[in-house]
Amino acid sequence: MYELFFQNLAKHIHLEPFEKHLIENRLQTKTISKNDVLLQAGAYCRNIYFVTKGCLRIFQNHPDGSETSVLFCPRDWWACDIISFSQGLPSVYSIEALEDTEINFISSTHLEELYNELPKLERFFRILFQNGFALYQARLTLALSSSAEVRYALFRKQYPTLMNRIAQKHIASYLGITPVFLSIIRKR
Amino acid sequence: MYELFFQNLAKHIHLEPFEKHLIENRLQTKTISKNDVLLQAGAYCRNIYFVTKGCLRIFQNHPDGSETSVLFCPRDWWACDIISFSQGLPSVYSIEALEDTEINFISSTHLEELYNELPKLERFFRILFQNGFALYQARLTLALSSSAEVRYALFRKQYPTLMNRIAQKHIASYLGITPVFLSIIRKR
DNA sequence: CGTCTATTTGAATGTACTCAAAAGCGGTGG
DNA sequence: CCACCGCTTTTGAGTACATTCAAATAGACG
Repeated sequence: MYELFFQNLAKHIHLEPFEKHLIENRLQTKTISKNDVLLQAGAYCRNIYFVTKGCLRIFQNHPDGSETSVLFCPRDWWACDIISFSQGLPSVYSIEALEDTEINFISSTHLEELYNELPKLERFFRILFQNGFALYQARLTLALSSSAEVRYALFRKQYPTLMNRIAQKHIASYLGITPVFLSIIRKR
Repeated sequence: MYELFFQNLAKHIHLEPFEKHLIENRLQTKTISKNDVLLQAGAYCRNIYFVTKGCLRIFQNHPDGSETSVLFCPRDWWACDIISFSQGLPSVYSIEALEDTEINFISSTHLEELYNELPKLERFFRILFQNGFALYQARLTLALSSSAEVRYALFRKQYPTLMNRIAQKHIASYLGITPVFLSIIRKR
């Protein structure tokens, strides 16, 4: 039970059996079907999710009806609206399942307890956010400095697996372009 | 000594005098003149910097000679190339002073020691990176979904102080547009 | 098989860029 | 203190990148 989850933690911290137990007691599991909405923008994001199967999409809705896909979260990735989760504010982003998906999750109150009982977890999430920080920084400079064509080529190279699993309209919204223009790029 | 630095830490953690002392022993100070380069892309970023006066700019050079400004770091902000700092790789970003600037800094080896002696610091940086993560996420969705005009208007609103201190060409490179186009936007 | 949604295609438009030249501004030296 | 030099900002014309709108085609699902 929870093997993948603890493998993920093991990337940055070592846990004794009793420590794993402490975490396990706060851990929950959920299955969500394709197209189901896990978090609706405006709601409170009370849990942080870890994907064990399938794929989630974190996205933002814009007033004009368009969307931006912030992140795709396949197996072994984490997902949440971090501002809502950590500051108790309404979420800006929505999260939905692109496939039938299985997740583990911890509530924010349980995580706060765990931070106190197990300071190692601060280390784990410090490194997780540090890496996420660097990832978004790189994506930001890419978005600000490169054409859609370059960004698409890089996406293909970096996430070849996702290419075949994710609808083009979602890839387009991840790249910050329209599905129509993505289709034009692909023809080249 | 180091008041602003410890005020910054106090935003997220409480420190006893002896704990401050442990940190102080690892802390260094430096003054850099306007236009001086603090970190050159390709070098190793061995320190994490905290600005007490002046303003730093973190930026990336592109093959065509253009630049992207990733972040402006005035008083009370942190600066470093986090991948280089945490993983010991050559840095992708450069850091320079936009004004005569004073900084406090800790080396990566000293910070590792401090993480072990003072697990609270893991918490501090966990929250710092968590916030930075959220900040870049928001900037990314803005860059992907909004026109340069909207982004410029928002920059003015969010950082009115920086507006009057930072050259337009740097603001343009922060917004991901050319100085020429920024000038056109401003005329409207 | 039919319906609904996603993708492709084409034409017209808008946003942002390049190149080039002029104007403005700041610092330095005479 | 002024004149000059170098760099930044502005302005204009022409171009490239990406969008909108509309219609046709292709795919997915019941």
